[in-house]
Amino acid sequence: MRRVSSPTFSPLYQQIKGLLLEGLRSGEWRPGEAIPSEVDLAARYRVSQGTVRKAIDELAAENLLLRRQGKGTFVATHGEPQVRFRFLRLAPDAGKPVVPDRQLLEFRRTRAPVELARALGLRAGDPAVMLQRRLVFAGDPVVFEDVWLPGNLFKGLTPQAVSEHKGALYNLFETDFGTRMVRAEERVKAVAADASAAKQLAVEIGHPLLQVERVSFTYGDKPVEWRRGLYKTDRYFYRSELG
Amino acid sequence: MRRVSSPTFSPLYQQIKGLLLEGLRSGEWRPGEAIPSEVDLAARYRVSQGTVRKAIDELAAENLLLRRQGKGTFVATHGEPQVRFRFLRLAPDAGKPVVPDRQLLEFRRTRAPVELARALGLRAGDPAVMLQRRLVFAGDPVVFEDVWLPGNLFKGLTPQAVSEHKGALYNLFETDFGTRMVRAEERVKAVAADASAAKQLAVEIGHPLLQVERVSFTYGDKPVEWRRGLYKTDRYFYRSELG
DNA sequence: GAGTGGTCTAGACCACTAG
DNA sequence: TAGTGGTCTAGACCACTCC
Repeated sequence: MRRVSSPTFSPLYQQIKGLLLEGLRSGEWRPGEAIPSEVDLAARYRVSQGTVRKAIDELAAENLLLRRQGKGTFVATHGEPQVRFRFLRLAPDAGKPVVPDRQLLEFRRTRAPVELARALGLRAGDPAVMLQRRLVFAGDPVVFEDVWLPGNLFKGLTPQAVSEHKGALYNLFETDFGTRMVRAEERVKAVAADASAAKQLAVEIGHPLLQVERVSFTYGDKPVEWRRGLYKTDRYFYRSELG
Repeated sequence: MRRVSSPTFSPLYQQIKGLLLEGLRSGEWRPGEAIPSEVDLAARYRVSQGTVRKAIDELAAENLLLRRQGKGTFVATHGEPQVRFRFLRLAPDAGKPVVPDRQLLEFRRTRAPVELARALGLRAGDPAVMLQRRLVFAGDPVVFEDVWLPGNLFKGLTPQAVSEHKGALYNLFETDFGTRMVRAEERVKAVAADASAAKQLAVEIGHPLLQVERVSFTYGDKPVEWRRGLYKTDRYFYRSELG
């Protein structure tokens, strides 16, 4: 590995980072698995261990890799409980967070509406999967949401698989479809419950609800999921950290 | 600087980081100013430049310091525009973000209610400052909020200073009172507008609004501000990034 | 040209894990 | 005991800013 001295200067460790990212994207190392040790990677790419280290440091800071002293460096996964609360930002006003009961209400293979196509970089009319579900926390229905996915990336996805799966959807996506959600952007508004939301969340029509729209991204900032959720925030709140 | 080999092992660079933090907290280096160069700090603390570097790296990652190649390392400040949007998470549905017009509606020196005292680690009845304001974006009233501060930390704060100040409140706090807000936690809910909110935000009573409660922290995770805001999200949304 | 942060290397040693 | 990541050092050189 030799650096190119050039006007568009890119540090060696950034190039190594790119190679590691490519390995993650291509599935060379799968979620939960260990990547090669720092010395191995240094030998493979013909750079010093310190340079590999800096590349891994950045990927670990972005939560793509997980370092464990004495054991190795692992591909991050949605299996670990602490990751879950990075993506489900709902917490109870009082008491400890509970794992919700997930109810699948609808599952449909269809074609992408224009709005979805634009959000995910598809063409309008491309195959899409829509699923609608409800999250019930300790008997209390709190979330009612639609999830949209590109049909081509989730060919074998069935309502049975979703219903029977224990754990987060993202866990299913990464283990069965090789698509790992890395980060997401949400747009939050306050809206009034319409008839169907009111029914599903056991509130009156017009009741204030949190509307959360999410676009999720996989490696390389590629958008691969769109959601719209309605949250009943009477006894729960949406956590946000500013820094 | 010599490391203590001990059961409670703390790396050298963490100790350096602590010393730098103490310098920030004490005001030895003020917001916007440059801290000493890496070689100077290395000499002062009798460690290698690499060790100082790692300490600074972490502080820069936490947005406490700002590195500028060729110039130096600077204490972060709320003066820079990009920082502003880290704390004001409201963005318009369409068009570019605009700087709001800030209207001070009320300013009161009073005593801390129990709820505030608990949030900020005060005693109930301690001096407190309450101010109420409205943010108007391009003629549209969007935010109506109460801000509570510990009275002792903001002794010289006057309604005139707040009204006349151009820029974010946090800018005023750090320049005039030496208190820099470093991070914050927000709890977001959907609520129905009451009479006063409806009047201030030009909506009907019962209109869905975003309720945003914030606790802000200064160096050392010390809570020093509490806010409750009501946001009209008809044409604006609350940004959140999950990673 | 001098001074700053940024990159890269090579090597020594430490802390942690597992067989 | 061997292998992993984590720390620390010393030194060379690069990129950027300012005078």
